[in-house]
Amino acid sequence: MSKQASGCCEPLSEEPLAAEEAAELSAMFKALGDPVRLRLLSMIASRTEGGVCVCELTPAFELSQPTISHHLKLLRQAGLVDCERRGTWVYYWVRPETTDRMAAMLSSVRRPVTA
Amino acid sequence: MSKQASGCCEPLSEEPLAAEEAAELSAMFKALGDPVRLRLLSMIASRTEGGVCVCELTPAFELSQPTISHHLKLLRQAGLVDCERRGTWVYYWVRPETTDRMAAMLSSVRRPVTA
DNA sequence: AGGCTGTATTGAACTCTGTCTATGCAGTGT
DNA sequence: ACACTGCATAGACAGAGTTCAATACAGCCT
Repeated sequence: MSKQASGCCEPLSEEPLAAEEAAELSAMFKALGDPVRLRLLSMIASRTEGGVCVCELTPAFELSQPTISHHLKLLRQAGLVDCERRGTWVYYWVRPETTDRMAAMLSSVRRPVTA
Repeated sequence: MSKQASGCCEPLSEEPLAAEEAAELSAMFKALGDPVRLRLLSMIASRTEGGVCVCELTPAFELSQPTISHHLKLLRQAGLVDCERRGTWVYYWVRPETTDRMAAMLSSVRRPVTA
């Protein structure tokens, strides 16, 4: 079916990761591909209950408040965190389903399925 | 020491992820933040022995050969894969140390250290 | 040596991303 | 109602990333 190379090696039996799923997963990895966002996620994950207030996150960086807000938006759009408003303040927490999915992808690389 | 917010919540006891380590880790995540590179890694990981020849990887995408070569270089620079030349062909394989480190970061988010 | 094949590098065009300032919106309190 | 605080959005701009065509390099074969 596929064009095979001269004779260097056998063709890959099946495509291990479909293009569509790769697009979803890569969007998650891309969200953590920035040091600010990775630290934000780590800080958000450091509290288990109630979430972390934005007012705690912003002063931890030497960046403007809109920039932090922008990064939080990207983390949210990637499905890594969720947020809720409580009065004046907005609280963020981690969505473990997403980090689990990423970890599963990485461990499948670690121990490949030699079907 | 740090400027605390009005009274919305207690301050984060310590910074969970140091800026320097975040820079290293985010570079790894960034490398997988592209669907082509994620599929490349998955394809490379799909063979446990001997590595995967570039001639198998390139025709799997509707991209030019230099583009694939460029993505492979980025994966290599991120420490995710390594390669070796055997005669005419070049073979790539996964470096599990790196994927393990990424997975460890994700699982630390999953189950935060409530020290 | 010379030609051929496989892979990497170079340089340029285009798009995307991170950051800022300025502004808008939501909720509180006087 | 008004002012004030916390957070989000809009628009602009510099820098980085993705892609390609052209070229260079490495190894094989006759």
